[in-house]
Amino acid sequence: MRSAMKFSKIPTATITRLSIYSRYLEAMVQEGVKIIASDKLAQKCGINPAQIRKDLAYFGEFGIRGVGYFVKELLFEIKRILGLNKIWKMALIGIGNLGSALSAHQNFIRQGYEFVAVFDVDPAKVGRRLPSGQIIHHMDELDQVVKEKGVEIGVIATPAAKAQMAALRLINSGVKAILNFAPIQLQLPEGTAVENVDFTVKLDNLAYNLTMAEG
Amino acid sequence: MRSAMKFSKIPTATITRLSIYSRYLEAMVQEGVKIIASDKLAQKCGINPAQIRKDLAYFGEFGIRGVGYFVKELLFEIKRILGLNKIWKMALIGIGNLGSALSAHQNFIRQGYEFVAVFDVDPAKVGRRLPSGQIIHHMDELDQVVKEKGVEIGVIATPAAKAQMAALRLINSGVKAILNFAPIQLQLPEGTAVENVDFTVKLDNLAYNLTMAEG
DNA sequence: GGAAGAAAGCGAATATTTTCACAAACATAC
DNA sequence: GTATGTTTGTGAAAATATTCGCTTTCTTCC
Repeated sequence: MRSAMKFSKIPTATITRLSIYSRYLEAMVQEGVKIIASDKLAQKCGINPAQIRKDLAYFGEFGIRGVGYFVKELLFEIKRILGLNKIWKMALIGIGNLGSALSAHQNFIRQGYEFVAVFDVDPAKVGRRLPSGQIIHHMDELDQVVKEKGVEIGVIATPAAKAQMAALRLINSGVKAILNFAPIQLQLPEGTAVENVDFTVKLDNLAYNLTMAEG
Repeated sequence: MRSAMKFSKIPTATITRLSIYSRYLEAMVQEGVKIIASDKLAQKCGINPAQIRKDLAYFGEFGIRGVGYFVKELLFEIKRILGLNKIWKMALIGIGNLGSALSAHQNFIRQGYEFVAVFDVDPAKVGRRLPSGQIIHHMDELDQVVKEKGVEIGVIATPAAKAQMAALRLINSGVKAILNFAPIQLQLPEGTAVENVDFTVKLDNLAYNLTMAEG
């Protein structure tokens, strides 16, 4: 939610939607669909068609009037916009239940993301190998490994109490972007991009909706 | 994001923030803090103080002018608003890496949520017990178990291709709220509350930010 | 090649959300 | 009990985001 971009007047929501569009376009490429209209894509995504056109308009003109969008071409452009024409190198901090699951997640690499290093502080874990083959490093090696391997994104899957510290260490090692699974609002310097994945908050939203629905 | 409430003019963002406030108030109760002002809480949460007061104003007056808010009292009220004065019963669908991690997650119960049943379709998994002690049911038993145990929230941790079907089955069994971890936009009838936990989308946001920051 | 139909692009209108700024209310000190 | 200092609650303003409706551009069919 909170990034420190200077000149972008582009809503975060737009970027989020571009990501969703790309997901469906990817599926369409698989299915051999050549051309898609904003109306159709909108229906798939559960979004207003004008919204899609407006989102794309921030970045250029990618469609043909009277026709629609070439699926492959649009996908390519969106991926270029999002910066997905490369593999992003990630470090994973915290090898508990969630961290292990993330490290085993097959979709990352297909999506353009890769864990190049994993860390924990538990002596029982450090030095062991994950099923994926990764060696678990101690946090003390963070700075060195981050620099060696060129980590660009830090993924925090530690307990809440350790998350802030882990984030700061990542930042100090030069990492500029953090995906935070810990249920805490990280306090980080300007210029750092942070995204929170917070399912307890989502559950609370559901609880609220259910409670309201009943009265 | 998409729920089907009729009369609520209350922003989803407000509910999300209430959830975040409650988290910090909880911590303050632990620390023995008695009173908190919107300014202080705002700082903790990285939010504008007026925002906090406005969020609360949707539901009533909980503070004392010139003083602030009684931490315990405010926490109680927020929990009441969110519907967290009970334990919500959840079913988990899909016992892969992520599903296993979720089933083992200790914070749920502390937060007021509990898995009362878990499901998969893999014959190698059905009938076995999770480390938590839960027996893995086959999806064919979903309807029966959901009704027996009074499941209120369905948590979907299946592959994307199975998610829509799983969601529909949950709905047909009477479940009104779904927490969806699959990277897909579920198409569900009005009156169903859906929240998506979608970290690939979050990663794409980070990738975009990093890409922009460089030029 | 002209007419009809379709769908993108885009400025304007609407709706929503956030922030501001200040009056009202309470506590404390003298 | 009055003055002073706080901090809430809130209407109004500002900022953002979404949707509409129309114009433009392209395709296809006669």
